Amino acid sequence: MKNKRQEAILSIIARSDVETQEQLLDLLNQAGFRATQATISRDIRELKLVKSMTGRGIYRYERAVRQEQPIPKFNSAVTESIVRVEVSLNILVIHTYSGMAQAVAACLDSMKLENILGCVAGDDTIMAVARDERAAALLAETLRNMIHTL
Amino acid sequence: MKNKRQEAILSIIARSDVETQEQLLDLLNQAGFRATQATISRDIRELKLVKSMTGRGIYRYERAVRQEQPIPKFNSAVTESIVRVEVSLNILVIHTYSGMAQAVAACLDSMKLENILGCVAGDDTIMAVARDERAAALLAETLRNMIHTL
DNA sequence: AGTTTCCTCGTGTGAATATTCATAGATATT
DNA sequence: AATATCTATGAATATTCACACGAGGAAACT
Repeated sequence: MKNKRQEAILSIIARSDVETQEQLLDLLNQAGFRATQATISRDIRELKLVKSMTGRGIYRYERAVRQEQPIPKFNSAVTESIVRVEVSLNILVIHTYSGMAQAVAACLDSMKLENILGCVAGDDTIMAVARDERAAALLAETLRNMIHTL
Repeated sequence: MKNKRQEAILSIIARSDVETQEQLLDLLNQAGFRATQATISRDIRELKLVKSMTGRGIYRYERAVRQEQPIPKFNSAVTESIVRVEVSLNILVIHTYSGMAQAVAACLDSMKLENILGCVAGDDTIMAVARDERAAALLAETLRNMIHTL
């Protein structure tokens, strides 16, 4: 059901101005779909819809204009030394094999990533400060993917 | 209004079994209070009420019996080296006597505290990243208590 | 081997609840 | 008084919690 429903949502918001999830829910019902607000909240996130202004103070759900972030490419010395990556707010905590933290941090520094303000390293732990929470989450995910592909 | 309302809530849950916030809302209305679910959700947090089981799978709001969190126990080597603990958002900054930071940090690491993502240490300062602000505040308080009791 | 039974997971979901977002009304502060 | 903060709040939305259901195994049995 989920796929059909999400297609229906895309179709609906393409046709009409939807101001609230409640309203979207009504329209879905008319189209024969049964769901709750919680469910379409999740649909909206998965579809990456955004609620934006139109004209005079009126909201409306739309497809996000998706612009890909340029993905930083890491050399293997970095990724092979990383054990685990965690995030809290805008801080990345990167665990490395013992003794590698300094090297990895130096490498990260040298890449001059736009969204990393700086980092400090101990023996097996690096703390990196990202520009904001979004950047932190994004970088963490990228790093984790690098690890998984080893 | 807020105080009266919260008193009313305490009174109501003392008298009757309240299973949901919706139900509490009804009872408040009958008592002449006007509010929404969002508001009593906040009231409940402020009053530190908890939703607990009674008998057969039935929920009920009650005043929390304040039981201390299982406090991680630190060995004295840690606590005796700590001078001061400060928090900013999810970051703990722990000041130690000169030269002790590495040792204390190592010790903290070894405890594998669930809510500490990791930490790095210089000579007399440790920066530890907590999972979130709540965890940071809680740990800071715990550490401070340890210091005070020296 | 083929099947059956029993797990264990993952996924999707609604109900309940918490949180975000925007404002209105107090309360300083200049 | 005008302006800047707080505080409390409702509407909208997101998240938590509990559960149902189906897809893979793995073990037990035939």
